[in-house]
Amino acid sequence: MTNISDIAKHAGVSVSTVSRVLNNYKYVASDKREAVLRVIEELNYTPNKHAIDLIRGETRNIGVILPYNNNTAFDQLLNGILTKASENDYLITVLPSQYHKEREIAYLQKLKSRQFDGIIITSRANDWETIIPYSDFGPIISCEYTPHLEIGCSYTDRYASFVEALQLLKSRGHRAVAFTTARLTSNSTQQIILAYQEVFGEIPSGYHISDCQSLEDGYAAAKLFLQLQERPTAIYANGDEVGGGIYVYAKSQQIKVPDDLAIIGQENQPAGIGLGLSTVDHQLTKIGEQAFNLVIKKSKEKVKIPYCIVERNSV
Amino acid sequence: MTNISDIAKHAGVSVSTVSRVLNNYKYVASDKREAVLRVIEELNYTPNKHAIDLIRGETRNIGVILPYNNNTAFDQLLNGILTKASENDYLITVLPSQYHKEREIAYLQKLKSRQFDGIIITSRANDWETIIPYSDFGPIISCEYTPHLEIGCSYTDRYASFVEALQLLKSRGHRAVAFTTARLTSNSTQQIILAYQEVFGEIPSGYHISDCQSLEDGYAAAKLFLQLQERPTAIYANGDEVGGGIYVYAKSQQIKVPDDLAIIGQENQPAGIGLGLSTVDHQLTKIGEQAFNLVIKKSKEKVKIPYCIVERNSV
DNA sequence: CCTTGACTTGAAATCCATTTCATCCATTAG
DNA sequence: CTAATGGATGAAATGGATTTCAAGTCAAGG
Repeated sequence: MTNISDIAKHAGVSVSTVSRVLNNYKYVASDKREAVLRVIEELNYTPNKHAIDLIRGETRNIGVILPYNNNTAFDQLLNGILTKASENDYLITVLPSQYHKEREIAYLQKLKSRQFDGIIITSRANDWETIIPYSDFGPIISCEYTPHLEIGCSYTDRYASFVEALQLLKSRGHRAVAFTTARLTSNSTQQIILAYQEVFGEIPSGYHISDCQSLEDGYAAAKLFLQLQERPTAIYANGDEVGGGIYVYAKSQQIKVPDDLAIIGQENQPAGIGLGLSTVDHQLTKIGEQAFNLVIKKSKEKVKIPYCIVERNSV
Repeated sequence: MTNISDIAKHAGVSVSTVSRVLNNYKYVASDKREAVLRVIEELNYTPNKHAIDLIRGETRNIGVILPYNNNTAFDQLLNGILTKASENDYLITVLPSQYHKEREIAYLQKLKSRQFDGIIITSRANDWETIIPYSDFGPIISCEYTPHLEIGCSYTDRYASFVEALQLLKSRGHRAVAFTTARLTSNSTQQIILAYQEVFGEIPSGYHISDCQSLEDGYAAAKLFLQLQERPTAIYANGDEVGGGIYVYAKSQQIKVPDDLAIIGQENQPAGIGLGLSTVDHQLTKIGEQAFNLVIKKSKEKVKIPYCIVERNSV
């Protein structure tokens, strides 16, 4: 590969001058500038990014840790991040963790090795205590609320959204409300459990099914819910694909939505739109956009994004 | 930041020895190895990735050019790529182009600047003649068939799939078949036009609507199709979200699917599953996986992935 | 005519790790 | 006892840029 000193030789100048041309310095005689430009053209030269990164100590590349690469909710976050990254001339590297602690750490290590200028954590397996030390090596931004932590975040008030959605169901007369969640240990799951207890008191046995992600999971969950002695009259799903699965199962059993069964989904995803599923939109795209803004500002701010409830025909 | 020579000094050895320890060379006295390891631990040292990349000339990072970062089809491709990348200890950087020619070129330029070890093009705006010269600087793999080109690809036979799907509609008695596509200039659009002509002859005016991506686009397209004098009895949609939109519009007009209107979608996406939409699955995930395999093999092979038609209740 | 400041330019230091080469020591085989 | 071999180690070159520093030219101002 041709490098900067090849250019210098061919153009009859020093590497410093070539570098000046490359970086648009003023104070380069125009004849030399043109000579350099001509040689660059002739030899089809492009500066080596590694060398530049090494000396500059930055990459304009942000890593995004996300548990699954085929989950609509995380795609929404990612989309927001990508949009802002494009606007700001940054690149985004996706770091799928599958919630493996070691993998997550391996990715954070890459911040330390200067491979990324910053990292956005959309969801995590490790404790914050484990993660925080890595923020010495670059900004780490969370998409989950991080009170009392030296970590910036872009989040929505899930607890409040859950309370509001559950209140909505309650106000429509529902007393037997079941719900699905993703991982038991996730922040979001913790929040909805608290919100549920706040609104309806104890969770009846069988009214909470965790580890739901796909339409199929929703279908299976609905089957279980509707076999219960005390059949729920409403279900809060942790995503519109899961909600869609519940909807499809209900239809297959001639159960009328919303009359016999109300369903409310989450995140306003394509899978729900066609079905007319009501949904709690946590504005994941906006959360992603803000997360990106924070990471390049190396900010430790905590930015709250408003959620909104989209009513369609399933409640 | 502490670097390799700091480690060397503190451990009382040369940088070569530290490097040997770092890279697990044999032939390092065990006392020195331990001393080095101890100092690394103490000073919390991590090698600088830029320096390593510079000297090694590779990054284990693959760039993936995709037009939209919020399009389910491209997400499916990306998922396949990410899965294989994780398995092989590679990182994936997503490069959204919005089909801007200059952006696409800017990304290819990054291959030349050694920022990526290879690039996967899921879809493109530029001509191949413009793209091919960049393959001098690293492997470029296409997710579209590239006959006669020095570019490896992982693809499915879209022409055949379109013919088969249209034949299926024909065999069910449909003679008035409309269809939606994405960009007019895309390879896929070219193929379906040819396939349509093969199966049904000339395309009746108004029977082809392009630039469809979302459920909303499908909804709007359906409205137009169903206002035509010669109303189509079947619609082939270029994706299940578009198909879902068509479905929803049909329902809203009390048009029965599939009796009054058959709908067939594409790519077997979540949006279609709940609706029971029949679909042509081009196995985008598998195409992505193969594309990754090819890129790290620096292969120019052309790998064909079989498609399959998934019949549900909309045809 | 001298000083000052605006331009121009190149040598060399710097960023940080890998790798080649040369050297040295200690065995072991012949 | 010598030659060959296997281990162990460091100096220096290498990868490819940026940037500081010093020095030189030239024209304008006093």
